Order: sequence, then C-alpha cells, then structure tokens
Amino acid sequence: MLRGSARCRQSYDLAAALVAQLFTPAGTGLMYQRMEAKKSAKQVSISDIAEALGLTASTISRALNGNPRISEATRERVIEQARLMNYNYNGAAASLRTGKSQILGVIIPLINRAFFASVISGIESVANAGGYSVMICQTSEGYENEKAAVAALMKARVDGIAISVSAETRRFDHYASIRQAGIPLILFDRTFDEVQANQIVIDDRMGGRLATEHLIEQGCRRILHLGGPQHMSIYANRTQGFVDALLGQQLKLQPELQLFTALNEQSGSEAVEQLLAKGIAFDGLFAASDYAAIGAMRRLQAHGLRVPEDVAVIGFANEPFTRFVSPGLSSVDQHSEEMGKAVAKLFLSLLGNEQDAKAMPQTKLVISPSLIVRESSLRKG
Amino acid sequence: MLRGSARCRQSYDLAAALVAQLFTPAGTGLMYQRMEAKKSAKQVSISDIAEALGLTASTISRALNGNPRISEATRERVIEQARLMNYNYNGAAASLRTGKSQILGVIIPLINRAFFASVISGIESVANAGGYSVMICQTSEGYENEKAAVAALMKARVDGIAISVSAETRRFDHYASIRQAGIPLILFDRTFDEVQANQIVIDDRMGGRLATEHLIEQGCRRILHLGGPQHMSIYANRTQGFVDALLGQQLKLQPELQLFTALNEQSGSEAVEQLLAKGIAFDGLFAASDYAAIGAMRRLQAHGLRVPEDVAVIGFANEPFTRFVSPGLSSVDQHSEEMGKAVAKLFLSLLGNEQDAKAMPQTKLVISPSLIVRESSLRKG
DNA sequence: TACCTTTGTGCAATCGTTAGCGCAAAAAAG
DNA sequence: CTTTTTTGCGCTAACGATTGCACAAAGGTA
Repeated sequence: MLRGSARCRQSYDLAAALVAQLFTPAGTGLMYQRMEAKKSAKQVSISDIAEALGLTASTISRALNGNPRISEATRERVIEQARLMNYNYNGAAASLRTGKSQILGVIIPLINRAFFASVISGIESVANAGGYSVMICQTSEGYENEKAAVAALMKARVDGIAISVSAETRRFDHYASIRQAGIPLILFDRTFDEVQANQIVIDDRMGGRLATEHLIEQGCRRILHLGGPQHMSIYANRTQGFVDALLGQQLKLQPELQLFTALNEQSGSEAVEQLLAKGIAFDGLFAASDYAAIGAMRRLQAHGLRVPEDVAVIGFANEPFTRFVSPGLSSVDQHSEEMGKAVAKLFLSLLGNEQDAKAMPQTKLVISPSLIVRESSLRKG
Repeated sequence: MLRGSARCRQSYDLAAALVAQLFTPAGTGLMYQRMEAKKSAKQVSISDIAEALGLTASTISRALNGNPRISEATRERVIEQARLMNYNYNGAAASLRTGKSQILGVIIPLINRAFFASVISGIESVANAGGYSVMICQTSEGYENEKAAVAALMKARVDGIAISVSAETRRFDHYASIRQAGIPLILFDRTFDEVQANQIVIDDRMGGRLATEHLIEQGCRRILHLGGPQHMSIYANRTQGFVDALLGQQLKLQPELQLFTALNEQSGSEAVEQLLAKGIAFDGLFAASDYAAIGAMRRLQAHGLRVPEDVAVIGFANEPFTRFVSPGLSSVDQHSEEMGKAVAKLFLSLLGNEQDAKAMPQTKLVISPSLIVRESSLRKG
C-alpha cells in the first residue's frame, strides 16, 4: 500500500503559472496566500472560489447549479471566477453527497463487434445529451469478467447498468447486488427472461423468418441453417424464425440441415466442409451471424460452388464488411444505433421519474429488424 | 433541477429480503432496527458493517484493505459480514478522500473503428489487471465533443487520460486543465508534438515505406498514393514513408499521383474515378486507409481493371474486413492491441512511481508496424 | 516487578459538494 | 409607515472512506 505517499505530486511550475494568472485579473491577496500556504496544490474547489469572492461554498454551488435564489450578478461573478481559477467540478464529492454519479454503466461481450460498437455510440449520444457519462466494460464473453465488470460499476456508483449478457453466463446471482442497490438494470440484445429487468431486444424470430422467407422466395428449397448456442434467446429465436418460415411455406424441416456452432468464420467454414463431405446438398444458407456466413461462403466458393447461383447465402447483423465482400453479403440489420439510443432513453426516463423501480413495470422493447438484400442471395430473373 | 426529490427510491421488498437474510445468520437486533429507522435504504457502508460487528469504521476499512495491523480473525469476520450484508465499496467516497478514482479516461475519435476498438481492448485488459476501470468517450472526430469529453473525465476525477486526437482538433487549450490538475496525459496514435505529453505511436513513416517498397518490389512503377489530412502526423508520416520509398528506389515523384482526401470508401472511389477520367495511368496504389483502399479497388474493378494484375493495391490499418474481401486486401498492421496495452502500462508506471510528472521525462514510445501481404498486391511469378 | 515493544483497535479530522433551515435586507402590500 | 413577502445568501450537517495519532492490552526483556 503506497497510499501514504500518494498525496503530494503535482507540477508546481504550472500551479505557479495559474496563480500568476489569477493574481493579475481579479487579484485577491487572500487567494494567493492560500495557494502559498497549501504546498500541495490540489484542484480548485468551490470553497476556493468562495474565498476568492468573499462568499460561501453554498452560494458557489447554487450559482453553478442554476439555483434561482442566486442573483444574476453573483452568478456571473462566480462563473467568471471559476473560469479564471480553472475550476473543475468534483463529481466524486457530488456523488457522495447526492448518491448520484451521472454515469451509466454498460457491459458488453466484445467491443470490437460492429454491432456493439454501434450500440455504444447510440447510448453515448443520448446519454451525453442528457448529462450522463458512460462507463464501458468488456467481458470477452466470460462469466468471471462479467462479475468483475458488475463489481467495478457498482464501485463507481453508476446510476444505471445496461448489460448484454456474455455467452458464458448462465447464472445471474451477480445481478442481485444491482437490484438490491435499487439501480435500474436494462438488458439489451442478449437477454434472459429469468432475470427480472427491463429489456431491449430486436425481434430475432422475425429476423430469422425474413431471411429465410427471402431465400425461399429466391427459389431455395433445401436451406441450411447455421445457428448459435440455443441457450441464448437471440440464437434460439433466429432459429425459430427459420423454422417458422419453412413451415409457413409448407417446406419440410430437415434435421441434417440445422447445425449449431460458435458462429465464427471458422465454424461456418467447417460446417460447409462437413456437409459437402457427407454429400448433403443444399441450395440456400441462413447463418445467424455474418462471420459464420462469410466463412461458409468462402468455403463454398473454394469448392467451386457459385454464390448465389448454386447456393444463396444470407447472414445476420449487417456487419460493415458485408458491403465490402464480393458478392456483397445479404444480412439482417439490427438497427444497432437505434437500440443504443433506446437503451439510453429508457435510462433517462427511469431516472427521471423517481417512481420506485418496483412501481414502474418492467419494460420490454422490441425493435423490428430489416432485411438487407445484397448479391449473395439475389438470383436475377 | 429535480434534485430535491432525488433521494428516496429503492425497492423495499428487496431491502426487506436482505434484512431477513442478515437477521438469520449473524442476527444483530441493532442492525435490524437501523434498517427499520432509516426508511431510505441506502447502500450498506463500512459503518453499517462496523455497527453490526461492534467495531469502528476505521477497522473495517483497514480490514478490507489488507492493513497488516488488523488481526486475521477480525479480518475474516469483517469480510464475511461484508459479504452477508452485500456491501459495495463506495468509490466516490474513497476518491474524494484520497484524490484517486482508480479510473483511466480514454478519448477516441470513433469507437467503431476496429483499430480503436482493439486499442481499447488492450487498455482494458492491462488496466483491469492493475485494478483500474476505464471510462471511454467518443468524439466522432469533433473538436467540441473532444472538449466535452475532457470535461467529463475531469469531472469524474480520472487518474489519467489517454487521447487519440480528433481530426477536427487543431487547438489544444482544452488539455491545459489536465496538466494543471497534474493528471498524467498520454497521446496515442493521433498525436501532436505541440502538446507536451507522453506519446505512443506506430512508426507510420516506416509503414508507408514498407507498403510502397512492397509495391515496387511487385513491379509497380507508377504508384498512386491516397493520403490523408496532412496536418495529422500519422498521415503526413505515411506520405513521407511513401516518398522515402520512391526516392530510395530511384523512382521519380509524380505530383499528379498524390491525392489527399478524407480517406473513406467514397473518397477512395472518387479519386480513382477522377484519375481514370483524366487518363492518368498507374499500376500500384497505396492508400493510407483500408476504407479508401477498398473504395478504390472496387472502382478499379468496376472499370474492368484487374487487381493485382493491372493495379496492385495496399491499404493501411489491417481492418478485419481486409481478410474477407476478394481479393484479400494487403495492408499494414498497427499492432493495435499492443498499443493499448502499452498505453495502460505506461499509465500504471506513471501512477506507480510518484515522481512528479515533471520529474519524469516525457516518454515517446514508437511501435513498428508490420506488412500484411494478401492477394490484392501479390503478383505471382 | 518495572519497563519496553508489539499488536490491535478507536478517535477524529478530512476530502468537496449539497440542501434544509435561518435570517437579514429589500421589495411589495396593507 | 407598518406588516408581509420575496430575495439573496450564510450556517451547518451530512455523504462514506481514509489515515495520523493515541492508547490499552499482551508479550518480552532486564
């Protein structure tokens, strides 16, 4: 514990420069002496401003917070002095006093998935506009990391937590402390109904159905489905949508044409390899992930099969690379940015009206996905 | 200001459940009464634990922080009681008292660039291991957003700030408050030498040279360079590397073969269109961004030119999509994850040894990039 | 037995901000 | 010219954790 020596460090040339600057315009000797006396130049506090202006900290606080009981003249003096002294609001102190940190916590599996990056963008834009900062934690799909992330956010006393559950997570006790603290909890995209929390999801079942119906419409009759871990609702629902579409079009369900994998590039590739080796034919492919789709598509092409003529392919998530590959990969867009905005908006409303979380019924918002048709699934004529 | 009513909200069924749980094992009537009395069930504090155990807050604090002056027996009792009461460490209170928040601030232009996402991953992994959380702000390449991000991080009293400068930023006064507060500042990737700060960058000049030399080696003699805004050192350096390579190989610099754009997909496409329209021929293309490269490549193909046979193409950044496109896009890898780790490590060392920031000389760490050759630039034979 | 260490814990001040209450002075109402 | 209201600000007590100092009890030494 090196905490003992952790107090006195600052560059004093800068502190001196600051004092000089202060001394010139509004020059109160008082202020100068104070800086002289306190060797350890901490950041400027409202008390420092108060002292410089001959007021009290409460007045400074009220002035900066727009309290109507403060005269405009005083407010302007305060704001100007704060600027001069390079005052920085101390969020920690305010958080301690008010119990609010003005920070939202977000836990995601992987930050380098375009989907999650977009969601974060959406959250940030709305949250920032509402005066909130965002604290992001990545679990790398790990349960222990998720536990640690929750702990870190609780420690930071965030005002709300949004989680997209890691693939490894099957128990949810670590969410209990969130609820016990009365902190709003929102699950997005990767949700579990076992957890009592607000949810924002896309209609994955509809997405799966749209994608599959599109393939059927393009003339596919034997459609391979590469699905994800079925304990996760998003993947189970996409698969369900696939089933819906087949049955809806009076097509038979072929068990050998449903494979469940980790849905990365490699597993997509391997799945195709496996089926071709077994001599199982198919003329369409719906993967519940773009990564699996691209892996599969490349492997099909490596075997001399043409996409979309021999096999029409569609993925899921509309990752940016789907536009760049050739043939362009059809996919299902999840309106990720919108989802992020919805998450942040829900937060703001939950925090805004201070009805107990328990009074407010759990919200479940479902966003409809959109089919994005590119060359990989489009058979002309 | 709805601050007045912002105090009393919590779900009391849960609080009751907690009390019940508490009451059963270690059952101190005292505790129960306290919860009864205080209608507003705040989170549990160390004083609550102290009261439950008949100790004082200082002992609890020391026990939880591993202070050797506390007996093992007491420590265990404290830890167990903390677990029972579902205690959460209050970072805000500690931050206020110690002046340390155990949070690192990171400001990046865009979170949905694979490069930055990877850097963040790297930062997070090292920072978390060192007991720090990470707070991320996105500027969307905007100067005002960058100012707001700095303010938000200062408000959160982060212990250090890492910035990759937005494209729009040309003034750096907003960094002054960081230095004045004595907070370690690290610029990474997008740096400016005008700013007095630690820097972690890749050797962009070397990257540009490697890419260009590779094209020359593949037989290119008229190489088009799509460069970025030259006020940004990364792009100026990549361009300089291009120039170095040409001159090093006794090739002439052709002014009409250097275009400077925003380096997105569209500008890459337009640049190619423009040159072809003018009838300016070229047999190689080095773009300072993968996005510009893919845009250019697609446009070349649209004009019936073959890549790499007619024009060999190489990009920069090694974005993941470069693997998926066909032909695979050659690029320059920036070791983004390593860069992130280096940023976090530098933080930890800056925070670790409490020599003044001024005593510690400014560090500048330069990481060497790697050439990644794929089909787009490889002429067989 | 008297004195010195070591061990384990308590006391109290402190960090910066907020907010309820109080209280003058000024303004409005009577 | 009083009385009431409004305006503008100060006082003070929190919030929860940390930490230097004090101090009693236990153990060791002379």
